[in-house]
Amino acid sequence: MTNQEVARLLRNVAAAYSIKDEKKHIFQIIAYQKAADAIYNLPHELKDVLRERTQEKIPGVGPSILSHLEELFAKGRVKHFEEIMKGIPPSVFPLLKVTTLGPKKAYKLTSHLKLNNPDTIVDDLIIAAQKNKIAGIPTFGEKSQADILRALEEYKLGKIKANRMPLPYAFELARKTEEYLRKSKFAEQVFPLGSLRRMMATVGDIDFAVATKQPKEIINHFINYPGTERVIEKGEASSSILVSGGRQVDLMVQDPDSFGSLLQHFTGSKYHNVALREFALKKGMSLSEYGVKVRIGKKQELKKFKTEKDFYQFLGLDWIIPEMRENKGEIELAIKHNLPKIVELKDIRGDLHIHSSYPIEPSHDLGKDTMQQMLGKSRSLGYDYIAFSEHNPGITNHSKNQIYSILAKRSEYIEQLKESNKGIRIINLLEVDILPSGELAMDDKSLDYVEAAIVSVHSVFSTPRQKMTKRVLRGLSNPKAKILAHPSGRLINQREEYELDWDEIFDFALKHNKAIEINAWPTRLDLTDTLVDQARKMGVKFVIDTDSHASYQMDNMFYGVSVARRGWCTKKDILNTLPYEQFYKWLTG
DNA sequence: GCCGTTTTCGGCCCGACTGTTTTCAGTCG
Repeated sequence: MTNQEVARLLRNVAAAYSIKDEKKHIFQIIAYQKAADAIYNLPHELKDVLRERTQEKIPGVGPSILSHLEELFAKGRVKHFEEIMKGIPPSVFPLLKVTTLGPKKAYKLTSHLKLNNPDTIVDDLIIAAQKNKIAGIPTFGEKSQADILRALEEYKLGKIKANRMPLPYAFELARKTEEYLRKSKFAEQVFPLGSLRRMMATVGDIDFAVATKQPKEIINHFINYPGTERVIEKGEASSSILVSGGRQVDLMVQDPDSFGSLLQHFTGSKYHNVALREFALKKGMSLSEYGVKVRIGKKQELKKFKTEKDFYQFLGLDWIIPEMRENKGEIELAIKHNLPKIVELKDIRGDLHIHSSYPIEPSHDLGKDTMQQMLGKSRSLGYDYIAFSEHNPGITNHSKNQIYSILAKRSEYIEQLKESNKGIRIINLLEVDILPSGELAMDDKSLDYVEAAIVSVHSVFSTPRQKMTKRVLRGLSNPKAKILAHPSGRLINQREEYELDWDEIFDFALKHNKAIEINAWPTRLDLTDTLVDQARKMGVKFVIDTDSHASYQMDNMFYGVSVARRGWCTKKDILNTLPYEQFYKWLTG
């Protein structure tokens, strides 16, 4: 069972509790939901954590739930869960994934209509709605019947929250919406918030906050956004629309005097906010998007904040960068004024993973721009150094001597470039395939023509974990191999990551002074933030690269840095923040 | 059911929006 499946099961238990008696079980419900969240976000497979009996406990999972989980993995079922779920049609649970349906509505629908088959429930319910059978159920009416029907149809079309888009795409969508919102003369400030501001690798909804004295005007302007497919909600303080492509955009508006509180609230994350509110509560304060309620004598007074910094400071905390707001210890550090200084885009001094159009006759795709064009771009970015790292020449269509000759010519060409471009240091790298055997696609003589190698997996992805780990480590063990590129192999929404024993990979990297790449390609963004965090804690070093195949793509560095920031990296964790001499010493050492 | 910078007992985040049951339940972020 995967972590996601376990989390789903725990959420179902919580749903069953709330169907049976929400008031009576309210705290169990919260506990099960918290445990589900914790397991969903766990960096390791729960199965492994339980087996290895690591003493590191999972926050939110106490002795009771832990024993249930052990029973789950030992026997495949949990007696206690079965008892809680007894009497609830199994068809309730698939419905929980449909928006606007929660446990109560799902239960009312399935039990009134006597629809018990979990495999067909969505279609069964669509038919029931079409036959006008939902409107007659107590607490449901014509409007809710129509809403449920649409929600079910959208669910079938795959317009579910789980479908998140890669961060750079979300940025583009947000940019358009932001431009539109700024057109209103009543918008004093416009900010994209939520997971976008926290720079998560994938984004679901796009969130916006607007500071205004005229909330009604702004909300009316918002729902008239040209891309609007449907208005989901429209109130006095907030509104949501569905834009073309099935993306949801949420808006919250507020008076400029309280805008700092709204920024904080709407940036999240939910876990950060909940933890922050629990902390404030202990100090007798209550937090919301309007400000901080403080008890003065018998009266409650609302303190307002124009900026986020003021808000955090009032609570006694340092301002926390959005990327860290996930309740992973940042609140405690902010209280102690001990937050780390996180790496920034301006700290980056070079890009090492660049595919030019040099005719290397590669195993995979060639870049579109010449080395000269790429150099021009890196100059405009203010870099001190860049490395060219095209894919190795194809090994099926070239003899060894042909490969030597191609690499020799390329090396000569790069040497000439070095001579004529004194302002920026150029490094001769190569991206070399790690073959299924673990051997590198280039032999040692080929590697003599480059200063170091980036190694990566580009084929046979579905390999068992132990075998894949061995393969990668063998490739990485070549003395010339210094960087493991896009280490998980995932392509967001296209291809799952392959399986690796990360502890072993990180151990090896640490011992042998290899760097793990954080790849800034929009659909890669891997190593992922949680693994970055894990590796960083062990002392592993990273490089952040764009993997550019055209010069404009070198701007993607921003997204790679955001992954490092979410993994709490400081400058010293990222090797390409080093000055050239130090960096080169590591690379060739 | 979980947890501890008041606590191993007694608490547990806060508010918006919608439809329907004209005062609230359900869902969402």
